[in-house]
Amino acid sequence: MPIRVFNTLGRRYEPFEPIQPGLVKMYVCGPTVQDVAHLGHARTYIAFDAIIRFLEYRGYRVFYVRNITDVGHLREETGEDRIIEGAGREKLQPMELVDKYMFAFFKDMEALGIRRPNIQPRASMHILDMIEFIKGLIEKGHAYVVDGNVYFDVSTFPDYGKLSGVKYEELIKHRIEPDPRKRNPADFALWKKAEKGYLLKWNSPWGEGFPGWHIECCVMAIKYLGEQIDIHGGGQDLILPHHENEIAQAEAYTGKKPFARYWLHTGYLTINGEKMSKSLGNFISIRDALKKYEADVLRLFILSAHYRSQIDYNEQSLSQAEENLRRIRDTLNQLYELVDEAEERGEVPGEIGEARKAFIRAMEDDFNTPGALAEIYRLTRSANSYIQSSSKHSKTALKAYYGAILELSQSIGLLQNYKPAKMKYPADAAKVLNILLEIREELRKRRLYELSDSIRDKLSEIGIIIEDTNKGPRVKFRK
RNA sequence: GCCCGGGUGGCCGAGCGGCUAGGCGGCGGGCUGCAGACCCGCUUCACAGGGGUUCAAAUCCCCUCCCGGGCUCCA
Repeated sequence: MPIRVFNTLGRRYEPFEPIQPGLVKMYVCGPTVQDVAHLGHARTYIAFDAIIRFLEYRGYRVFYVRNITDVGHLREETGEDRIIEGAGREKLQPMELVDKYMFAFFKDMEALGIRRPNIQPRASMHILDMIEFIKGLIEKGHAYVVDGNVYFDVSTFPDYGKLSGVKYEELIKHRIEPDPRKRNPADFALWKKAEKGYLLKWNSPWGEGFPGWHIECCVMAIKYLGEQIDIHGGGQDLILPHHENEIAQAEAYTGKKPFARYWLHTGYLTINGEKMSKSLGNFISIRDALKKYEADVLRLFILSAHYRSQIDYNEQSLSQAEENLRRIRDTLNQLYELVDEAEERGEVPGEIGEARKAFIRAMEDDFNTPGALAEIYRLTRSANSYIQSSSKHSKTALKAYYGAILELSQSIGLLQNYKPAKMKYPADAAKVLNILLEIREELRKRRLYELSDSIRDKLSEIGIIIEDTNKGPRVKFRK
């Protein structure tokens, strides 16, 4: 079965066929490193991480580029560069600020277990490429120079609006008074003139200035991936104008359509039903979220909804993810423990193959992670059932369950660092614990439950959970 | 105003013409001295409302209501 994806360009499902068989060229818009990364970034990058990992699991080689925006991204209300704004706020040089938050971003991505892109190009290191690109657009008649500024002439690109579905007549209506030097209100800046004393500026054929935000992704994508790429992704909020403008620039420049075959966009993340924003005071950074929930919990929460739908970050949903993760891990731990005492027999339960197939089918259908997770839960229940039903387990079956649950989880980036839970105390402590457990069993036989329960409670306080089963006590370790 | 998405059982969340999604929570049962874990069953065949198409609609069409988002700040 081929993979099918929902392409924002055309708003329909399409079979996924990369330009070069077996190789996926993928670009995802990275952050503007003006401040710490937030849960919205986590949502988008985790969703794409799962997509990339699954593509790799299916045998594709994925060449992945995600940029760092460190120049040119203006805030429309004030017209101020976001980096300069942040630098002012923190009393740093602009490039000091960029360093600080770029490395913080890398750290957050690593903490979330997100695969590193093959290249993470910075906009400020590609100014010359952008200047060349803009020169090309002017030569081809798609851009014009006014007073040290260069604008893209939207009227020369009839496809403008094809991604967002916004009609041309709508685009030229305006809430904010357009720059009167533009020929058309929908025209956007490729290069902007810098005022005196402005720190982030470069020399160009049009005078000192800096690039517009939209040109960077386009230039860097083409530089590292080629004139036509397979997947271009980002948050839904980037569809207009950012991605619309990228298409216009790239296709006008190269003359090749489409710039990207598949445009994938992630849905928003809200906090307790509200949009996350600084002004609402409900802004949650990745690092703060990680203090409360481990990376796998956040990932499981995010993958519990489809990447295109909106998800809400709230306590209930997160504790649900915690509970589900706990259950998967407990099952894996138990499977692992039982292998030693199991018999050398050869049968693999049929459900395992079925679940794997269903998992892959779900993921192949526009990366339906909730459907895929349902198969992991199914396997978990089936494994527990097997553990419970049979007194003599087969090594092959236990290993097959263990391997399949881990394999499928890891194919979407879950449980990357999973290790069977072990006691974190020295070997002697294990012996002491066993003596304690023997005594407790003796107490239970003599019906001295008050004492035996007290042992259980106290062990529980230090992270050693005793569960009495018909096969004797079972020990679990918690952090 | 215009343009995109949505509204599914107590909650989260798939499905998008016929075939049990799944999970959380709750209840009952099994196992248990108890607790927990786990398994089984139940949680009235739930699909915003109203029309229509169809042998058949949560799924397609029309209208209405409600929610989220975008319309040059945003992942």
